[in-house]
Amino acid sequence: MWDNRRLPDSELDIMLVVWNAPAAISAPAILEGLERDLTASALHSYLKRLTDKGFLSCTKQGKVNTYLPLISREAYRRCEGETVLKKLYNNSLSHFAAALYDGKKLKKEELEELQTLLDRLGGED
Amino acid sequence: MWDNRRLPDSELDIMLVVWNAPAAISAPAILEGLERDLTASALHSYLKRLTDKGFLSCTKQGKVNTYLPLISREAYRRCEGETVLKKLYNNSLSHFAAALYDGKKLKKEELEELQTLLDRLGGED
DNA sequence: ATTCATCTTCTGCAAATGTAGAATATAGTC
DNA sequence: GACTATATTCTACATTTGCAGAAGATGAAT
Repeated sequence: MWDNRRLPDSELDIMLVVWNAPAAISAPAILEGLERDLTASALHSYLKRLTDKGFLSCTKQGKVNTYLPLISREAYRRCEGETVLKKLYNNSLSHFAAALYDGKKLKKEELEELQTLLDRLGGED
Repeated sequence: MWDNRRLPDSELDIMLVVWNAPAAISAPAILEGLERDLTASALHSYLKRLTDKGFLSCTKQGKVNTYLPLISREAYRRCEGETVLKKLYNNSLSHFAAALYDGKKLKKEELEELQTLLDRLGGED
């Protein structure tokens, strides 16, 4: 059951690779995609935990397992983002933005994108 | 040593209460400030872990301990925010904002604050 | 069919986290 | 000083996370 749970780092790293793959991805391919290096057996422990938690489905094709995400990257992102925003920033996006960027300047593309977004979000009322 | 580490939930909840206090706060007061309810002994375990990790200092006044944060709320916030942004949102604030708010509308105060912030951040070049 | 190279599963363990009970210390009260 | 109420410390334990070795399974090559 997907109970909005924050994944531990090792498992999140794996999900990031799986989400990045255009299709079902094999365990060895995941291993390649990871920045950190793990033994295959460690990887498989994490993969098992992820399937147990309902984050991945596993299908065996001959000797290799292939994995697909059951939780979408977007769903997870949103959930995590909301949690951080709520716990630490009192649900205020501007508070969040200010904390991160105050003092520094944003790159102008970032700035433009944000402006566009702002216009879009607030525009039609 | 403060190694930019993400606190576990139980410890973060305590830090939130401590950060909220205007001055050094006693263990019983922390207990009151917490949403969840814990036994006093559980609280003390967490407090001990937090002082071991260097997040809190503890001073005993008679029979009660009082605690002060050694890591500022802002520092922790920024660090956490950056981590989430980097891991999940490719370091893009607008991406983050879009994920959280797309579809919904922002409250107009939020919108105004953001606009103000944007102007301030981008204004002077 | 045997061997080889892999991939996977099983098993196990250390550290971190979530939590509580029992024992101890301490300030205040009689 | 003895008693009480409460705060703190010590100890303990289950669960989760991080990780790896050994053993088993399987497709490919011979």
